[in-house]
Amino acid sequence: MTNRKVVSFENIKVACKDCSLATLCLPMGLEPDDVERLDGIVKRSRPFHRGDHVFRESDKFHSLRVITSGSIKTYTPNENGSEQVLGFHLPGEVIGLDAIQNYHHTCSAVALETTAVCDIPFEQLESLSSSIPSLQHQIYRLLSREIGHETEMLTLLGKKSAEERLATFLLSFSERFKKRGFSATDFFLSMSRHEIGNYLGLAVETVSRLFTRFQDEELLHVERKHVQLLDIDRLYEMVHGNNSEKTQQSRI
Amino acid sequence: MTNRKVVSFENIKVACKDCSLATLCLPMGLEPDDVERLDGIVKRSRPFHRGDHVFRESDKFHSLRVITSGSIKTYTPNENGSEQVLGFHLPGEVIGLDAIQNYHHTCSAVALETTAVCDIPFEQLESLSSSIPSLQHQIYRLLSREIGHETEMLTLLGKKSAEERLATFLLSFSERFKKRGFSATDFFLSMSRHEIGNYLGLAVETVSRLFTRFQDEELLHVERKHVQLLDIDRLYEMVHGNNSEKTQQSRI
DNA sequence: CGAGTAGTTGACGATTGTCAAGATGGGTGG
DNA sequence: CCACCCATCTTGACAATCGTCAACTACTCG
Repeated sequence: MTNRKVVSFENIKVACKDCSLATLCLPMGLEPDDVERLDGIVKRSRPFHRGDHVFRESDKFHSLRVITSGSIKTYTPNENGSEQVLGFHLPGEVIGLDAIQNYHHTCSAVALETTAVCDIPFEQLESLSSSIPSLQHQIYRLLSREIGHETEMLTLLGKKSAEERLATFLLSFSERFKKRGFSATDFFLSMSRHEIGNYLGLAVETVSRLFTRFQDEELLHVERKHVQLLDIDRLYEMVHGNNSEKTQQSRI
Repeated sequence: MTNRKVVSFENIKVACKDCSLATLCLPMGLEPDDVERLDGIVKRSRPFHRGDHVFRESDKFHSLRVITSGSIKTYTPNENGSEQVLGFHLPGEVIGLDAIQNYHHTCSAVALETTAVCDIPFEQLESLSSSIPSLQHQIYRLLSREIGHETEMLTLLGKKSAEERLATFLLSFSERFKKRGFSATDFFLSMSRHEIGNYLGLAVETVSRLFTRFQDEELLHVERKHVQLLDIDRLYEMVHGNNSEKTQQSRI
């Protein structure tokens, strides 16, 4: 049922400075001793293959997971048996934060390709953070950052045009790849068109058509999952409405 | 520029058990002594009138705010000068959580009616939580809950039908009012149709038409801001697709 | 009481979803 | 190793929901 061997980020170990754990353990005055204590509770788990679940909705929660290579999709099963994609996560990103609330996962996480994660048992992290104020501070920030992400998504889905959504999506990946030391203009998307559409609130066909149109307009070159951005500036204008009043939004 | 005297929740002091501070200070094994220490840092600020800002985007962050009466809208100014409404907040809810990340507010908060809030200076809260593990735990949970809220909103905006969105919106308020000891079926919405539309990603006219249609279908009675839900069950079915396959969502 | 804002309603159009058919490619089994 | 098969993707035609524009009504507030 799970097909392995689909790779693209496999074997790429995140540089610590790019790992979101960096903001959680290294900088901001965490003493080397404390870093070591943190390292002490982190467990590296076996790699997941494409289609493997890292956790499922309503699983009991015990650990935060940090992606170290590969990519993960989080989603919630809908009433209708369908699903809502919540996010695509790259190396250095932490998943499972929503489960702290009552120790049950509220979404499922599945590997989009061969993926490695680190486990951080939350209870241990919690008690460790009690004795390391700077660690506590970093956890607060990490959670707050995730909340800030909500803002972006609401704005994305509130702003209507399909074109803007896909452009935003592509630029988001461009930026995130860049931050991780990969090319900002040449990358593989590990998720399907279906998943992109679901995430962006669009039909598959719309996503497909947009890719085609973007290519016709020489904004990018696309061949299945392989995307090459040819004109990031224009994509950026598309999103930030530089081009006159094209992006009107109901003002109040 | 600010018009005062629009009331509906004015002078309603939240019962502590309904205040979201409850999960932050009282239960889950927080000692009475510790509660007192927490109370010691909380400040009750002057009431805000309709249109007053509690904070603005890019303001320096110092305190979390807990609404004790009234209601607040959070929003981000868009590039275009327009805005994206992020949420409507009722007594007991905490705002400002997104600002922890880098001590700057990423959204603005404005009072929709006469509103009172408590200030919780975050640095003091943080150091207090270092010495009170159960307080630290509650803060983690509070932040996690907010992240969980993201899930709901993504699902709401991902599910396309305007009707479903408004129904979800109404049920959300129904539930939240109920939790606070008010009627679940008879309440005042303190925000404008514009703001509802912006929040739900719909045009004002669509919101207006839906209210009219819902009334025609005897789902509710509405007169401007005053809403009476007449058939919560049917609204619920509308949202949770009980009625056959009407609510299809792209499955993957 | 008057003016301006908020809300409602109607007509129309466009973006985007739906349905359907065809193309492409990867994985599996013979 | 090749070929078939199935899932994914693409493309087209059409329909419909929802946004836009516009006019009118009704509050609210000064």
